[in-house]
Amino acid sequence: MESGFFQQVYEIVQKIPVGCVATYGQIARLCGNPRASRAVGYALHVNPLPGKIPCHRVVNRFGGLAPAFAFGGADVQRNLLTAEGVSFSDEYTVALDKHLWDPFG
DNA sequence: CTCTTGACGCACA
DNA sequence: GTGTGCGCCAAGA
Repeated sequence: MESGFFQQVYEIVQKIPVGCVATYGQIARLCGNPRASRAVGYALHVNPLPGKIPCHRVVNRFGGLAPAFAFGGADVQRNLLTAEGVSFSDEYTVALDKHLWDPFG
């Protein structure tokens, strides 16, 4: 564990199960900094491990996809989530009510 | 070295 | 109910 805030974010994001999505605030909270949602977004922005960090499962508190998805674009992100069985409330808004990740189990 | 920005979220006026 | 600012962490100019 590299005792780094970013590293914490990466590990948590990797724990998001398939067919589920998590919000930046949720991850920031799990990291120990409920207000570090910005840092969470930046951590995924740099996305050093696109093969291990499913950034496409991370959305803002509204469920809206990121405007600058690291893998390719919000359009790709929406495609990946749909392929995993995730439903969308809008063109670029995930149905959090149905797929919001539950860190408590 | 210092200031600002950046895939966000919430509190306060 | 709406509008604005602040807080967190890190990197870029």
